[in-house]
Amino acid sequence: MRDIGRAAGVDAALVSRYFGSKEDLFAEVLNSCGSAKDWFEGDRADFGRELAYELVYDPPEMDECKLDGLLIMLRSTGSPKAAEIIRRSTYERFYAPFIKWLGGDDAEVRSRMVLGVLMGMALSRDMSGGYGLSEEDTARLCERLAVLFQNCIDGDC
Amino acid sequence: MRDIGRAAGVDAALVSRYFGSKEDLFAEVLNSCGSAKDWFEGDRADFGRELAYELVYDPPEMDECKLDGLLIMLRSTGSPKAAEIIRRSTYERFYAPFIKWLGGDDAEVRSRMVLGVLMGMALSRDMSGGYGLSEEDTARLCERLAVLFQNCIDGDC
DNA sequence: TATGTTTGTCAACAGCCGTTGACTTCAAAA
DNA sequence: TTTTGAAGTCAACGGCTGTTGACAAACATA
Repeated sequence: MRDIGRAAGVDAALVSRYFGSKEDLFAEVLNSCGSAKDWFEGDRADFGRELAYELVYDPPEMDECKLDGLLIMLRSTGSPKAAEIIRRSTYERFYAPFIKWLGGDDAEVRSRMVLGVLMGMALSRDMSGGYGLSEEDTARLCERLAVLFQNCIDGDC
Repeated sequence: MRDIGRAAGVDAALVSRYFGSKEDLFAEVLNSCGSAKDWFEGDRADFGRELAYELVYDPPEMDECKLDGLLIMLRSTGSPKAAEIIRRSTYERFYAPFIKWLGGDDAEVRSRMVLGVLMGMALSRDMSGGYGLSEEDTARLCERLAVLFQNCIDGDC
């Protein structure tokens, strides 16, 4: 809380006053982060390529917090108190709309796979600060992820 | 520390005495967890299927802590202090042996993808306590993950 | 001008944290 | 039997945590 206050140029007490408890703030941050909606706007045939591009090339600081919401959640699954908030938020803001968008009787499996891969790669990138690959390898990674994501949503992994 | 002591039926002070600082203990736990070695023993053609099977069907409590080591690390990447320990440990015990086993000039890309997917799916499973899928969907998930992993290491994602 | 509300600071609280040093118990070696 | 060293407990420390209540300044409204 004191760190958050300092980052906002404000006393920590004010943060408590505005957001109630620390957990309330946590939930509010989660809900204010971008959701999966943006991914469903373009053409379905371009889904894999667009997602891969965003994952590989979008620098984290330019990222409009779409993936950040996921990362915050991922890293907090160790705390039992936060786990329930996270489970609900993840489902409502990522799985549910994704399943609906995908359609079909195996939509749950496919959404599970796409989001699993997405989380893993985002975390992997975040852990080592970028991918630490050569320019050539980075391009290859993006290309293959595009195919992988597209295969996932098309159901022929 | 007090929780750890209680779980061991021992005073917290003894934990400090034995392992030094809390971070020393953290590092020691990391190193005592299973590494990626076990995955490289079987036939390479079965790699995808075996990994998928372990990921989907091995109940967490029976898991010989192979994936647990990864999960511990994943969840702790938020702490800057732990981040460096984690980066080193992940690389030495997962990426490096994997890259060596894979071989080829794009081994880094392929290892990155396999481990990324692995982490994501393990975390996804862990977050919601199992996958919450029907028996039929679970089988489908396992099947597709097998193909996905195999494609990843074969380089034709 | 008087009044009430928002915006904010400050000090203090109770409680938890990792770690330490003094102390006890106990078994093995001399 | 004495001695030594390990195994373990206990209380306490300084520091950090989230939260609260009292208070001050600025500002809008009557």
